[in-house]
Amino acid sequence: MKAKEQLELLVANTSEVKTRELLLKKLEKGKSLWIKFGVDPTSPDLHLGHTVPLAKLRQFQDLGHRTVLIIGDYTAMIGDPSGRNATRPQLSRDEVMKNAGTYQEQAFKILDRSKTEIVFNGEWFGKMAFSDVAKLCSRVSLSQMLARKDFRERLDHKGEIRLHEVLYPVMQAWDSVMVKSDVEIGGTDQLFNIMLGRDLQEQESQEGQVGLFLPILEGVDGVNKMSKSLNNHVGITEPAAEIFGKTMSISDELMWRWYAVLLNKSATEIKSLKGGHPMEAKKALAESLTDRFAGAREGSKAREAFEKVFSKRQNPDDAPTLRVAGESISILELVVLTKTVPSKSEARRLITQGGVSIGGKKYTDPSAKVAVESGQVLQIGKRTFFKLQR
RNA sequence: GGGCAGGUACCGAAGUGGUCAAACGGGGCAGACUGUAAAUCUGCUGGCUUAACGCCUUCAAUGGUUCGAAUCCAUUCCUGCCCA
Repeated sequence: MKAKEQLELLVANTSEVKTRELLLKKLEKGKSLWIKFGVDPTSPDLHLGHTVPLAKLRQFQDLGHRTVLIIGDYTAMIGDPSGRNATRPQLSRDEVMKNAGTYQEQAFKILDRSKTEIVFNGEWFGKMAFSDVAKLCSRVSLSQMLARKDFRERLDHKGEIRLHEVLYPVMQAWDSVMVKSDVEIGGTDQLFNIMLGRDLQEQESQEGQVGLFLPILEGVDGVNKMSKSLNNHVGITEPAAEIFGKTMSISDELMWRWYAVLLNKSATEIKSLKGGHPMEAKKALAESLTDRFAGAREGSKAREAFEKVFSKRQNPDDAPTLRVAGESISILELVVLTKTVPSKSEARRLITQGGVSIGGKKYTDPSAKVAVESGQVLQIGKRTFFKLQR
């Protein structure tokens, strides 16, 4: 494929490219490029947000380029301050290695294994002496560093910044020098880190890397960046019903955003979708995401199950069975038995507020005894069902 | 190193001797309305129990004063601001 055509494809749906001209120049050489992507093995499970840059990498791979996946085993022990308003916890080596393993496993759902090289940055950082570190640090000025928005905000809002956090961008930048990357991919919050990489590469008389920035995906709350710690994520290893259900619960506004960022829909495509019923559009989105991560055909199955329960208000087919010993039991005990609530008080609250029903009949007195019959369905809240069995 | 201001529940933030499991806001959960959307309205939001304004744990930590402490005292740890 011609360089120009490649460029158009690669630049599509990015937030920013620094710079297009440089990327074109590199593509025109006709060689396969090294695309760097840094991974922080801090949290073991990947979610939809992670898939955005990974999908872009895959696109590069499909065009014949190769990926260097840098597992930041060393940097993870520091914690990337990007986009954070508080200091991240530092991880132990064991946790990092374990996370790195699951990360790879999951990332290859998207990436082409044969075109991916994996490198740990401890390989070079582990060998650096303190004097090397000091020397490296001398190349970056503090004012440059503090000009970043996230640090600036933390300083202004009486947050603290610890010295090791300032080191993080420098390390990420040095990774670029070590792997001689042509392009680095990251979220828009990586602007500083990636551009610093280019600076350092040039100082080392390498050709600087292109920075390719992808939009940050908002989580199901529609406000914050998707992240596990905010509990607004959809994990790519979650069951089909979860992926589908969580997607259905997002706001319409966010749905269009997901269409653009996750499915790469163009503005015109989205515009035409907006002509239809939003719920149909949302089901289609949920279905394709479910297919993509839970496996083909899972989407339509999840859709059917969803429609059955929520549109037709019928009981789900696959509700887990709850075995109950004895003839009668109080509603409270029954709810506690399901282990879906953190405490008895919570269970009591749910019941009192009308969140619990058996066979469609609401029970609001926690101590009411019920005679359990096999086959009855216990519903807790909107989406938790159990099939009772004696 | 010196001065000052602080550390309260998931988060922000009141509370300065009893009526404090702790106002208020956000978040979360549940209900109504819906399209498991948004908006709106209502309720709940430490735990346990015979459910009772009963018991237990909680207001940075430890010890103390008191009939009684988130509130007073002492020591320790942590943070921010200013000065050096």
